[in-house]
Amino acid sequence: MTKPSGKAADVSELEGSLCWLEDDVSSQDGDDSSDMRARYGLTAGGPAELCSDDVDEDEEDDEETIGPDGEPVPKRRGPKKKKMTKVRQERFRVRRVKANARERSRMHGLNDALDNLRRVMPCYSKTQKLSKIETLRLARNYIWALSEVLDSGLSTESHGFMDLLCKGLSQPTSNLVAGCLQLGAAPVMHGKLEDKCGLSGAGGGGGGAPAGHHLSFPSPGLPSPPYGSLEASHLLHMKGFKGPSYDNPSSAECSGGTPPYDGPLTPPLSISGKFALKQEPSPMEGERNYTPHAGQHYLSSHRYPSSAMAGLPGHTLFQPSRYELPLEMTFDSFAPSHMVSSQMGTIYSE
DNA sequence: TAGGCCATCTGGTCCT
DNA sequence: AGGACCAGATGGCCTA
Repeated sequence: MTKPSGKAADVSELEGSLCWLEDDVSSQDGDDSSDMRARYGLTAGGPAELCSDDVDEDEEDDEETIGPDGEPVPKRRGPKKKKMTKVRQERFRVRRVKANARERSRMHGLNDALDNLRRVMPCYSKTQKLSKIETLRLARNYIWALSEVLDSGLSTESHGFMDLLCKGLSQPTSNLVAGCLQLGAAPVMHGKLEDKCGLSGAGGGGGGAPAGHHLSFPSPGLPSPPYGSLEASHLLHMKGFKGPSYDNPSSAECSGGTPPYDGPLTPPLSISGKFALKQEPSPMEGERNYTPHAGQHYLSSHRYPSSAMAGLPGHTLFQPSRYELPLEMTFDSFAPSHMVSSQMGTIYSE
C-alpha cells in the first residue's frame, strides 16, 4: 500500500548529509547543502543552522571569537551544543527513523479512524471513497440532519434532510449522497454484513433491515450511478424500525471489522457536550440553535428508534460530560456491526 | 497538464 | 531523552 516515495529515497540518501556531513559539504565548491536545504524546505533557523553551530563550535571551541572590528564577541548564550560525533550522528539517525515510523503509524491510525467514519456515513462505497475532508463534512452534516429529524420532526424523506446532508459538500459528494439516498439501501446491508459477519440476510447481525426496506427520496434529477450506497441500518433507526435486541451479546461477534477500543470504558457519552461547547461558526448556525439534547437524541436513536425510546421505562439522559470520545470509538459504536457493543449499554440507566 | 488528494518525511513544540 | 502531536514541504497518483 505504501507507495515508494521519491523524496523518501532521496532523504534516506541524504540522511545524515545535511547535518553531520556539513563539514564535507561546506568544504566543497558547490552549494550542495543550500540546494538540499532549499529543496527540502530547511530554513536558516532550522537544524542545518544548528549543524553550522556545531561546525562553528568545532572551530571556536571554548574560546571567545574576535569580531571583524577586532573586538571580542561575547560567547553565545545557552547550552553549548555538543559536537556531532559519529555516535551521536548514528543515534540521531536512529531516532529519526523511529520517529518516522511512529508518525507513519500515527497517520495510519488516523486514517483507520477515518475509514471507520466513512463506513457509518449514509453513503459508503468501497470503490468511491470520500476524501478525508468530505468525510468530516458529511459526518457533521449527518449528525446535524439526524438531530433535526429528532428535534424538529424533519422527515428523512424530505428535501430538507438531504439539503442538510449536502450542505457545504462538494458537488461530486453531494451527488454521491443524493444518489445514495435515491437508490435505497437493501443491497448495501447485504454487502456490509456479509463483509463483516458472513451473513447473507439483511435481518441478521446487528439490527438488520426489514426486507424490502427502502427509502424513496424525491428524485433530484441527479446523474446516474455508480454511487455509494445508503446505509440501511442507519435509516431504519430514523424510520423507527425496531430490530432485534441490540443488547444481545451473541451478536457482538459481528463487530470484527473494527478493532476494539482499548481505552477506558465509555464515559458518559458527550457528543452533546461537545456540540454545546462548540465555538466555531458554522454554515448552519443561525438556522437553528443546537441544543445538547440533540446529540443525546442522536445517540439514543442509534440504539433505539426514538419512538421506542420514548417508551423505555426510566431511561435517563446523560449529563454532558467533559470527556471526549475518540472519534473512531464514537462512530464505531454506532456502526451497524457495533450496535450490540456492550459499551452501548452505558447509554441508558434504569 | 493543472489541480486535488494523499502518503511520507521532517523539524518544532509540548509534555512526561 | 523520548514520545505525541502538529504543520510545512515534497512528490506520486489520478482525473477532468
